[in-house]
Amino acid sequence: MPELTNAEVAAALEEIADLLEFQGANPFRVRAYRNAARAIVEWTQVVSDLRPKDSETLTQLPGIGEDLAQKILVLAHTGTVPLLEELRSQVPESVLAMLRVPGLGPKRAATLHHQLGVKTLDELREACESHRVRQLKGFGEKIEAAILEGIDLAAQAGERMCWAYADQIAQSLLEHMRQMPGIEKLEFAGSYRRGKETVGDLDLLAVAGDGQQVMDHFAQAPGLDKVVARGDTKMSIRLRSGLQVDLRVVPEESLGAALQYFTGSKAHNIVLRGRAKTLGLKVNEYGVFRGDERVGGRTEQEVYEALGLPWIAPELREAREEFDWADRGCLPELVSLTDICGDLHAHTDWTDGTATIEEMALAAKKLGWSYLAITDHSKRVTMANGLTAERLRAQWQEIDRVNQRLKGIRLLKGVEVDILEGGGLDLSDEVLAEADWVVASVHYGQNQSRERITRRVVEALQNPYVHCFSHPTGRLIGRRKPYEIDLEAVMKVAAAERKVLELNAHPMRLDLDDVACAAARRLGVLVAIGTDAHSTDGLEAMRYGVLQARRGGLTAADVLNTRSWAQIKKLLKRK
DNA sequence: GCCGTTTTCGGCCCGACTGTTTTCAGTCG
Repeated sequence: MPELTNAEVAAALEEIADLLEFQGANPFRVRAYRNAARAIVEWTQVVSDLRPKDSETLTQLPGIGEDLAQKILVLAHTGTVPLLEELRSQVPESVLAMLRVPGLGPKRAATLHHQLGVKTLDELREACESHRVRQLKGFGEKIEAAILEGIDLAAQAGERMCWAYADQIAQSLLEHMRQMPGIEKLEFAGSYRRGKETVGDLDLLAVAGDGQQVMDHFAQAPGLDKVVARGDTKMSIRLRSGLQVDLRVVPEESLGAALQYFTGSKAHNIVLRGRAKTLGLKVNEYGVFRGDERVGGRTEQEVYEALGLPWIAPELREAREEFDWADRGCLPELVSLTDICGDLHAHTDWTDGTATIEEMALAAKKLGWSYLAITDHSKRVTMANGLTAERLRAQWQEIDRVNQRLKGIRLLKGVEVDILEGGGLDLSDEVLAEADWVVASVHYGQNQSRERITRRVVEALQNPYVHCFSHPTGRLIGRRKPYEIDLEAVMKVAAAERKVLELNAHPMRLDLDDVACAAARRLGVLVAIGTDAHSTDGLEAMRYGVLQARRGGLTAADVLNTRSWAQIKKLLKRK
């Protein structure tokens, strides 16, 4: 059995949690496994690099004690752990699929399994259709029908959409709701507000005199599939896109508390509520209370203030470092879109882009930027019509000509040079030396071992003419997994060589991700937010990159392209 | 299973909605 990656260890811990939950184990024990899974997947070091007895390193992580540390080490080195094998022998794997059916939790799934012998979704469907489910105690016709409907949704359940797409839907919903008079305030909460790279559902809060009227209007939302639930203050709809949207009508004096509560994250709220408890306070979605006395909740600031905390930006609310920062009074002032001075990664119609050099420049200028690096592909990327040294030099001459015509924006002569499968770059140092800005990328050999890919990238960063390592994990959200790479090792080299790592702003990429951005900041590596635009519209992606950077706790100083090109040049020379 | 300015045991965030119930369990976020 090969050693497991952190992601695989985390998946095993999640599986243990699922199986324990199905068995009706202590919910806090289940949570401990889920917390551990999260801690491991977010950890920048590699578990399998630890020696089999080195549990002390792991117990430093919050939520991991001696027992879990041991299990994690055994998992990482042997691929499994006795508890997991035991649970698997007791619960057929296919049974876990039932937990993905909306409306089916561990209790009902266990009842179906034990009393009707249901083991798969197909058997579950048959049990519903033959009306055997409704005869069970605690079940009825409606639950049976809901399960039947939920089986089809189970496949897509858990699928999250990328933030940019959710944003389009959110904005169209806002527009619809704003058409209704009488809504005093309207705010999105949830992972969408936190700017998480993928969004599972949308949470909308409204303050209005007549809640029922708001709900009636919500039921007319564009793209509506069905109303899932509707009560006095809460309503859920499902859109044809598969996205669920929850609406809550809240009293004005509770808006801050509701916004805080429904923005989450769940983990952040658990910490917050735990802190409230030690202060003799209670926090719920209606406010902060001492006994029956309400001590805050109109605004989010009031909620945090009542707990002795400064307001924490939604992007940071993941129960990672934000409470520690808040306690020490050093919450970062997060980078914003207006801090960005230019883009250091863009393509043109010389390779696989659609716009001309000049069109890209004018679009960048329109966004208020003072520079744009043209970084077309090099020859190895044949599918994109990558540039040979000769064509690249011809492009740079063209850039010189366009620059003479342009006012208020400067084009940089750049290239996205390919890091070859066997190591090395596919353009000579002689050519790279003539460029203003060189980003290096891995496009081929993404299935190589972690050691090989890491070595290729480290070598590329050690090349004196390479400035930046682009889309550092190669992932495409929801489509392609990141390649195996030791980012911590890469960052250490980048720090030593004074090189830059990119946060690719394309909504499907967004790597470095939030956790990696935080690691870069900790290790003193500057991050360049690059759009990787292949069209003039593509430049607009900068805002997605900025959002991810904010989630990583980056300030303007941590982001390279919040500086003028003159400042960047000085910075690069100081190597 | 974790954790400690309630510290080695006894807690662990909190409420809305639904359906199947006659007072509550299960699910969800």
